[in-house]
Amino acid sequence: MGIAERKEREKKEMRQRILDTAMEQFTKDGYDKLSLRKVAKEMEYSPGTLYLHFKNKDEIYYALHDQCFRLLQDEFLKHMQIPDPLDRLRALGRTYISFGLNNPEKYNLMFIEKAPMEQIEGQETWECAKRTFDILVESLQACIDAEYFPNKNVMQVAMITYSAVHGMVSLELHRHLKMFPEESKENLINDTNEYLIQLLMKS
Amino acid sequence: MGIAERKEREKKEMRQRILDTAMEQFTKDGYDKLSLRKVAKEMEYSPGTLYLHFKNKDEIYYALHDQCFRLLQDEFLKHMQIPDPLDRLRALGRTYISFGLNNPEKYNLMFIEKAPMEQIEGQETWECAKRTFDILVESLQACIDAEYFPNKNVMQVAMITYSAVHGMVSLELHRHLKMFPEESKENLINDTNEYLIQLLMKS
DNA sequence: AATATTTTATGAACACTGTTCAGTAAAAAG
DNA sequence: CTTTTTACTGAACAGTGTTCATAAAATATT
Repeated sequence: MGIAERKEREKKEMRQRILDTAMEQFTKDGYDKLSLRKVAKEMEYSPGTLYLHFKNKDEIYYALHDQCFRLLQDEFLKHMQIPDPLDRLRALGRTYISFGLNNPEKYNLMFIEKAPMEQIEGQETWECAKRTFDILVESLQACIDAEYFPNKNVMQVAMITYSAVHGMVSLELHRHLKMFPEESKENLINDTNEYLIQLLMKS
Repeated sequence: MGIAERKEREKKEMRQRILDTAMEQFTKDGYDKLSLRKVAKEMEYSPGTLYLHFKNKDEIYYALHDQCFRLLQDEFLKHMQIPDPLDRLRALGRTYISFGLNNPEKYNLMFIEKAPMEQIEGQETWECAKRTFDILVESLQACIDAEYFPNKNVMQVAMITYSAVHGMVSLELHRHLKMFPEESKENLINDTNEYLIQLLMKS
């Protein structure tokens, strides 16, 4: 049955076109400025049409959220072949920091706004975030195995590194690092991350 | 001129009543659910009246933001008499973490949403946040002076502690710590904070 | 005390928003 | 060429923040 296939394909394409249009608007104007009516107008569709493909706005947010995680993950995977686990960890850190500072709205949607999360509260369908986190854990475990880090509790190390880097990025994105005079906040954050790695190596 | 005084007092009271009503709604229903029309209706005023006291919604957000910082600051000051600087630092950490987890909407407004910050971008009137930060820096400096911490760069130590604790709290508030199985996330966060302090003491 | 002036509050109007749903046009099936 | 299924529309609803001419209340002046 070729028609059903084509229809399904067209439906997927439509879904993706909606997401692309939404992502563009959202990346430009910000999280709360995203308007479904504007998305529909931009696509030359009626507002109601979007609801044939998504239950509501939050479901669109969740789909965007998912796509953003894939972007970050792809950047992560580029560095997975670095042999030395410590260098790999450093590359992951730099990538994460640079991604966050250069894609403020995407980062906001992924790690800060809670709308997409609450939508999914029931199901455990936040796999995307977990996969990204797992990449960090694997690299940290490799550092432990290579005896860079004396602390063998990988989750404890993961908690502190993940929180510190996310904390720095999100503070900067919301202009809460003004007490630090440095002109390049990206350098400040990278340096602090390196400092944390040094701490983890020494004890 | 007693009348002018009274009028000014009444205006301040009105302003405060608006903020109190807004704070109540906002704490209950969340950041983006705060509706000026509902605030006005609750106070039995017309919507337009609010605009005689505030330029717009963001100015109300900023005023609330300011009041929230005062609350946190008051809690901080309770611990300033603890003689040992390390114990003082620990108390500050516990207070911050507990405040964040128990006042999610307030914390959100203070450290996460950016609307109130952008409103004030021009002026340097984000004093409230800076004062709170300064309390942390002072305690950290005291720890350095008491030779608890070998690292003499207080801003570096401040950056890492502030970011880590903020990172943990904000991740938990937005349900992004699900990969950690612990049932009490508050304990997890406090333990990780203590772990960070241990790291800072050893090198 | 009566009038003029200033301050304060109103509520309709505007331009938006997400969401729903009866009705219609297009496509596929019979 | 009909019938049925699918895709889409656009008006309607209930909200939102914000503005502004108008009205009421409070104060100042005569």
